[in-house]
Amino acid sequence: MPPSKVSRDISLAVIRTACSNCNLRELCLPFGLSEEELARLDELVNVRKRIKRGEHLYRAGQAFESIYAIRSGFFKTDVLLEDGRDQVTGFQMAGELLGLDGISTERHACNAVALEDSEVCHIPFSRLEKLSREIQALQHHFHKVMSREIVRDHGVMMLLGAMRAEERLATFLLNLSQRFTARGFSHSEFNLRMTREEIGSYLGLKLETVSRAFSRFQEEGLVAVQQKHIRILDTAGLKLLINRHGYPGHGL
Amino acid sequence: MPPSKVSRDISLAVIRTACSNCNLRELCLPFGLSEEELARLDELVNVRKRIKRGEHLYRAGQAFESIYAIRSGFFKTDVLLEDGRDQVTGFQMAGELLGLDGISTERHACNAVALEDSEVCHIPFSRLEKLSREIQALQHHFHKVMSREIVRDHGVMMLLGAMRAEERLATFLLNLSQRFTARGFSHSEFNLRMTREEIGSYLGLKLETVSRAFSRFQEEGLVAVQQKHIRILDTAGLKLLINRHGYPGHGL
DNA sequence: GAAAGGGTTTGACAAAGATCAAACAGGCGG
DNA sequence: CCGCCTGTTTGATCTTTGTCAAACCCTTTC
Repeated sequence: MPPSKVSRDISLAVIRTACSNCNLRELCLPFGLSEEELARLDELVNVRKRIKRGEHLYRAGQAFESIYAIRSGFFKTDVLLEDGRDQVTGFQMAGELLGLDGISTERHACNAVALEDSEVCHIPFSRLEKLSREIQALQHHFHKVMSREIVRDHGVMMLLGAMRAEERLATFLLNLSQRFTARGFSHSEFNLRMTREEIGSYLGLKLETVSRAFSRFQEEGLVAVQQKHIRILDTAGLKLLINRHGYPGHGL
Repeated sequence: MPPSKVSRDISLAVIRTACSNCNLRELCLPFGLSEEELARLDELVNVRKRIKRGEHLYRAGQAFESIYAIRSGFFKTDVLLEDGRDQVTGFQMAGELLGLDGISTERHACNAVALEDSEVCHIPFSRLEKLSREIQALQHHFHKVMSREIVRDHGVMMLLGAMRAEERLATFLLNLSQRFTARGFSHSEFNLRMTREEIGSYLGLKLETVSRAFSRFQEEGLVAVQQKHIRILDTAGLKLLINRHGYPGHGL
């Protein structure tokens, strides 16, 4: 794989990094490692790359060699059907891993696109496997991360298979809010990095439906929406909205 | 955790097993291991359990200790919302692993229910981690299995988020057919182990919609349906059906 | 072998969301 | 500062799927 091929997608501003100094280490792979173990992980995760907004970190079909930890920025992953339909499978933010889908076939199974200028740490997978044979805590944490992704996916299935439009959007907003909180940002106020269409794709809805749901939330005083800027006014109200449509007798 | 608690869900007919003699070893965890490595896996996977139709292998919330390899039979996994709605997240058959969702929080995140009398092999997870620190091939294969689950989940998201009812059902039938084939069964003729309602839950549809889609397929000569017995008459036709609803200009 | 019960099919109607269309807002480059 | 482009909002209408209801079928049980 010639590096020239890669450079079309990735701007090669390569920077030395160290997990041991990273303020995301409690969210990311280093979680739970000792000083000494961290130092060994540092040896492996030593390349950082900048990805500009709109650029691909990887594309479906490309050979898989590394996973990526998001150092800063925001990504989406999506899968494509032959006829052009696509489905956003997730939005990823700082501290989260990208590329786990590629392990299975040694080829990436989805596209990863930066939704804002971002930085990722490059983690060569075979070296990670080697190190995680040597460091139990790393091995276990990595397994947990993969498992968490499976659990998250099941949550999305629930969302897509059993919820109506407004419930899906409420779930989405609460999830974003919770993840921003975990990163030390406001839980009630943030900027969406994605378009209505991308939200719609993720939630299995058309952009018009997403827009209308936002308007309804605004009318009902649940959130204040100004384009991409979101202020959550009534977290409890949003939560309530989600559990209203179950079996007869369970509310509404 | 008292064993008496467990025995309510699981019939305890415990049998000695050996991966080395298992005819599923090319599908299951042992894939790619040497004779000597297989022998070491045998030491770990030595308990087999029978689960009767309708019984739970595990329930959401239970402490996670083991993953399970299906030796024979058929399972579904599902997740529940507080208000009673549920979503079937998958159907699993011989050679597939159950319980990966539990690694993340040390508690099972879904329910696993046998849809026919089944047998599973019990794989204590901490021992599997230990062994996979020692056997590279086992480690790598296990990572591939987890990754495959993530890729599969993304496929389900595509199905739920971007396909219409008949496309979902066609995708489902083709997937079953392909998995039966991989196990040496007929690709064109099989019995469904699940009800229309369970199919519907998995596909994000109501049972009536599933039933109508089956009827339509039958009218069009794509499949012959007799209750749970399915004969696929036109695989190509089913595949065609799936890619007809993309961007304008792509078919119909 | 009749009755009961779960699961399935089919029909008529209702509702959620999609589609089509138009207008609008905000940001950017000239 | 204007005009363009992209993304968003809103309205009117149509389609797909859900809901409710009845009949049916198959299996199990007494």
